[in-house]
Amino acid sequence: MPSSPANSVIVLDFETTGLSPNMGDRAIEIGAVKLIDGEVVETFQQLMNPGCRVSSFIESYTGITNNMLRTAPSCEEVMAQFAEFMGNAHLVAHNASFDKRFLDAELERLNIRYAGQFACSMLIARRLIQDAPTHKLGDLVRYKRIDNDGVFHRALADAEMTAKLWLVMLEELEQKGVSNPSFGFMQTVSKTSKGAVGGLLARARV
DNA sequence: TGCCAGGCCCTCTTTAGGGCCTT
Repeated sequence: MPSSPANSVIVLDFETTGLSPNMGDRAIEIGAVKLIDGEVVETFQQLMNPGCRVSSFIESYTGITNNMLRTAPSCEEVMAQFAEFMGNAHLVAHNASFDKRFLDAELERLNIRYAGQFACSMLIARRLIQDAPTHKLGDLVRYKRIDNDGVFHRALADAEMTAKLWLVMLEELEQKGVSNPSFGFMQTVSKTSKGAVGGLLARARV
């Protein structure tokens, strides 16, 4: 797996057949944007065939139909391509624990490991944007008046909105005096993230 | 048969419970 520059961040989003890979759910689409120094330099989007039919709820929720997936490449093929795209960059997602579970599950099938750390835009937003009505991605985008094309629940569109939200929050933190916040947020999504993020925001005096 | 996730975080907490957020 290729290495990535230290200032490289990949914001990603999965559409899936359900909520839990442990319950047999699979990814059906991945979208990602690569940020270098806060600029989008590359994007990745691909439908993938999970090898099973998706429910009518998922078809309605995402707009991704069984017919669309019928001719899509397999999850294994797409995830191998994405691993090359991802390299060892740090990763960001909205409610990252969800996307990390699917990323880990799909890469494990390929015996691929990655070295980047995972950060969660939702956890940061809950602390930094406390007056937002909710911390759903769409609501935060509207609340912060971030440009969007009105497409939700598709992987690349959601990844692009998450990236914009991420940059807005970094800018707010810089204005609050955090000298180099982008890598301060690169904490893994794990039981240790509570203290790490809390400590960062304590320094940011939010 | 019926049900099915998991982690964070707040509070009426910590020997727990429930809302939020993701698909």
